[in-house]
Amino acid sequence: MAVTMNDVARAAGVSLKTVSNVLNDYEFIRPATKQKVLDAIAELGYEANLTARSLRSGKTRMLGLVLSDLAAPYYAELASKLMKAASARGYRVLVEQSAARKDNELSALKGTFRQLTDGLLFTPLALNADDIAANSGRKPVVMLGEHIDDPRFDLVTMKNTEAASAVTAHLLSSGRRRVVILGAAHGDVGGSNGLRLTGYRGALAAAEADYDPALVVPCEWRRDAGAAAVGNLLDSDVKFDAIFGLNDAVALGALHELIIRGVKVPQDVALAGFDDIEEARFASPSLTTVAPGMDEIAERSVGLLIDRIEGAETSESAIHIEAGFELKVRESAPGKS
Amino acid sequence: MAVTMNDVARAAGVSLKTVSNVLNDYEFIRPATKQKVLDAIAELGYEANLTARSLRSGKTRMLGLVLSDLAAPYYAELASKLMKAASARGYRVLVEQSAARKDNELSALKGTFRQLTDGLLFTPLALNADDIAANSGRKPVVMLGEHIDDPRFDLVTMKNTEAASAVTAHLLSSGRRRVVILGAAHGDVGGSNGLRLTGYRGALAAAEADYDPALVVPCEWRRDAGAAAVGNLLDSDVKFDAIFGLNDAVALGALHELIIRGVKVPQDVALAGFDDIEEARFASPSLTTVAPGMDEIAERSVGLLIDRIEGAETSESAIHIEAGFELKVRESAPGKS
DNA sequence: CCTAACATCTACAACGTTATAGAATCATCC
DNA sequence: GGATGATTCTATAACGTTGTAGATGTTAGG
Repeated sequence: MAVTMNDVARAAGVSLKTVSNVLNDYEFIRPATKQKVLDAIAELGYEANLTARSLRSGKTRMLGLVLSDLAAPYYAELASKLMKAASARGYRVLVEQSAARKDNELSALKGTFRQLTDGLLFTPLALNADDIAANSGRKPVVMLGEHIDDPRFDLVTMKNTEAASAVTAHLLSSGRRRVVILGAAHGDVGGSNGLRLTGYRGALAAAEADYDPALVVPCEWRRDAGAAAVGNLLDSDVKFDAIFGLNDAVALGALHELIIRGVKVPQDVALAGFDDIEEARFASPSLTTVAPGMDEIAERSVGLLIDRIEGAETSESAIHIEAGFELKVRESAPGKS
Repeated sequence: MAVTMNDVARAAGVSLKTVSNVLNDYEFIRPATKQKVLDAIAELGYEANLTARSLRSGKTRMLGLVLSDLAAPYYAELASKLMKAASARGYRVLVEQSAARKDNELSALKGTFRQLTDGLLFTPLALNADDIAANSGRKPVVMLGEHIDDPRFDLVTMKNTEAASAVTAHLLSSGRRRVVILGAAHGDVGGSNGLRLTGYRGALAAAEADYDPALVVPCEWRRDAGAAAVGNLLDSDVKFDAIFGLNDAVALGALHELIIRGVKVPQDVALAGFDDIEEARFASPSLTTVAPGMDEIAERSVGLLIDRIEGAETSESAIHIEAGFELKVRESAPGKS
């Protein structure tokens, strides 16, 4: 049905392998021969069969992207950028949603999903480092985000602690003293929540403000969870004059609940988020947050993974990349006026 | 390296083809034989090589999804649901971003992307019906969204005209008379903008309100474009007391600009959107909008496409499915009080 | 001119699966 | 008990590409 290499070879009067050689830029081909083949390809409208190529070569030129939920704004924006970065290097991205469930993450790591891809961009939420080490096979895996910080794995992340510290310091600098941190639990150590909590505590200490565990409010990183958590907080007798949401979704959920309850932002409570999703810029009031250098993260994680796949990156030990960040001061938590 | 069918066959003491038959649920296999094979598979940890299977069978069990930008909230939510629906039927989804560019849409339609997928869920923005008909090949394509409404293609969409009419009627019913429609151009006919414009005009007529072309404001369906368009409108001498954004992003961009300019929503200007993305529920004020039955769209488009792929749907003529909708009345345009 | 070295091309096998066609086994019927 | 047909299994080819190894042509050096 479709035109194959064989058809091209016949049309060009050369062998099958010569066509293959032309397509793979083999060095020793006479210009005249090459032209004959290219002409035949153009004339017949030949396109290489990627499946056959994959079977023979063992490469799919696809990257796997495992994340919890593509509908979460941060992941949607990240996925879009990753796809563009991959596309620029001749790769596609196949996305798998894990719903942050251990079984799904495990099957993405070792199941048939793996076959379809040459390497993985992995955002583990349920698996721990040992699980991953035991199940990640021989193809390269680059960790994305911050939940796993282990010397065994390549990792592309951002300066979580420093950024969280900067946000907290910003809130404190405007005179706030009781800053709720929304989305972490007291005692968190690893993962982005732990790192960000550390940054928060560091900034408190630097400003000689007390750390009050009652202000550490755990919740899932979603709008609805943020709203519910703030609702509970308002119903309690905990006093606070600022909220630091550990991502923008949680902060925007909090914002919604504050406004519904008649709490003025930023007058009564200042609010900051984390991620700088586009929505943050258009919220009312617009959301003070941290831009995590998503372009850099996308660019470098794809670059590192492809280098590993193609053997360009031969460093034996894992590579850890930390993208820069930028504090975006907006209406929800302005600087001191 | 990896375990192959041959290894399984040897271990089970049967032929290669018998293993294949077991895996493909071939009817005539003795239970004892089947068990031997299954045992061998379990023991060796065999997993079928999907690439080889694809090459031989010509099926990839992947659906292609072509949309302009995965970072757009509506598409992100839709993609997430489509992936879940496909997964439930044993398919994966491979996403391609077109940036609404003709060349990208064309290459998604006829290029190598097509090889990797058994069928396409296609949201054409730049191509017209004839382009698509001429380039869509033999594998099934289901149109998604509303930009192409042509009897040649399968289509899953929603009741654009009726929904737009309902939104407009709702705005009018609260006493508004000068309703800006944001995101369509005067004279649009086809596509979702044209259909929604028709609904808008129908509702105006039903309420005996005048149609004023000055209130038809074209803009791209993005937050920033919506904000800019409303900014221009406020700077002009056009008077209005309501805005109907043709999608939520545009409406939320408009909302941001209105608030910045000190225009009270809904007191001065009522505002409604279209799509009911999650962000709409958490905006301040929360956004009145139309929920397009996204679950139904996802479910039915994937269902239809897979039925076409597997030959279950043999209808010669194209199938058009219209999902229902629901008006979500929220703070930005409450009912009459 | 012969030979070595290099450039250019080709035949054939291989990747791991499914499809085809037919062989072997078993039950059923008269 | 032999024929018939149904069931169960297998050998072999095929999908379209790349890898291996070697064949053929061409140039340069002596």
